[in-house]
Amino acid sequence: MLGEPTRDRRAERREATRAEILDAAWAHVREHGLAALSLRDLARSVGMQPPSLYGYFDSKNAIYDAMFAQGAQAFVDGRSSAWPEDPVDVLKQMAHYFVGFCSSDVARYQLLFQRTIPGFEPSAESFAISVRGLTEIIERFASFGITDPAAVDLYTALFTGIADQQISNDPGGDRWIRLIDDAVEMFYGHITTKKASSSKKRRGTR
Amino acid sequence: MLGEPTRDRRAERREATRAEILDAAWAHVREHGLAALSLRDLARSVGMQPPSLYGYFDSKNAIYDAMFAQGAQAFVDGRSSAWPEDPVDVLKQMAHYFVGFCSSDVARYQLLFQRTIPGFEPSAESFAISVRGLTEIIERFASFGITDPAAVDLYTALFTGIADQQISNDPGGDRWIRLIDDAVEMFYGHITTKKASSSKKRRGTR
DNA sequence: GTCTATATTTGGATAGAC
DNA sequence: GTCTATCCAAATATAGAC
Repeated sequence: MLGEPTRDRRAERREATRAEILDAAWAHVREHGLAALSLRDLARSVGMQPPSLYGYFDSKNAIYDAMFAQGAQAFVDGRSSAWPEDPVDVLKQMAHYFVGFCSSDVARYQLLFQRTIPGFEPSAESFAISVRGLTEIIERFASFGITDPAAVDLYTALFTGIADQQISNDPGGDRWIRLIDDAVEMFYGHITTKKASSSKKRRGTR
Repeated sequence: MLGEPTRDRRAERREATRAEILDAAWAHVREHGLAALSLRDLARSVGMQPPSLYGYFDSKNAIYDAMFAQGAQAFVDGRSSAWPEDPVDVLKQMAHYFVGFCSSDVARYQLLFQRTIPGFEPSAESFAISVRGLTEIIERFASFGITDPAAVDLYTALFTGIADQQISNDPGGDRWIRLIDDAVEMFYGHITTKKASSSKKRRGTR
């Protein structure tokens, strides 16, 4: 008998080409905007004719979807697993990571967090990856006693806003990035004193 | 002599048709997304052939630009001129107006506050209208003694974020809208105590 | 697996008749 | 002022040869 080969060289090659196409796609959207991706330019930049791309992706939206999955995966992979002791420092670390991730790649931010491409929405598989990011935030909050969903919503809004303003009004700068630590202190001070005052109120009305 | 007519009926008619076209454009982008506007569909929806639109607008981007100006004007016009006495109430009123304005019309929000259409940016004239919105915020802040630019930046980030999250993750609902009052109190409490503590610190080191 | 050739659609924009 | 006719370019996608 011939025996099964231990590696599938053909599949490996195919995966490598897929990755190459996606890399070129990222470069293109970073330069020309997320919505400006075209299969022509993409094919040309990897030395193919447009129809050849269909050997690797079923459609243009399938490319967007693969990019979405890559972006979401990058977000999950880049997160630190070492957390400081002080909750405020944890929140600062999380916020810096999130804002840095968003503002360092605007096209990726638009693809992941905004719905700007008409007709595209991520597949269930790709979306599932991105959900992990949020559940991790919730778990981290719970780990130091913050279980109020409204607090998480306020936190995500605050740093989504900082990322958004940074991208929209000071791209490449740090006008909003340097507000992060202050914003975390504002947030943490608020939710802790609110919790304290509401429990005080509960005791008082008893 | 014949005498000059007091009204230019032709110009009025022309303005009316322009307005009609823009109304149809708004309806179209609200339904199909901002980026999905096409001159063909637009012309058809006002009972014209596509080339006829060029009698009213020089290009597709000129239509986007007129929409931008309308949106910015709507923002300025809709603002209250009656302000409460309590600064916190002022901030709440401003925040509710802003978030309501954004979340009530996603396409308009994208056009005004995000840069999502490749190749489009508002003309200087249109942009000037939108700048008034921000200068008004700054003036209002100054009117109750907040002159720190960082405070204004934090405020805009906070409520941009709330609007963004509301639009992205709970369209039509109020999951983030109902956090507005709490967010204002958090913000105001922070900037006032920070100011107090820093002046205390200044006195201490003297 | 990649190509050529092509279908099909759609888009923005112009020329010129009426 | 609106139309018909048309141009030109770009885009996604398919068929079939090699």
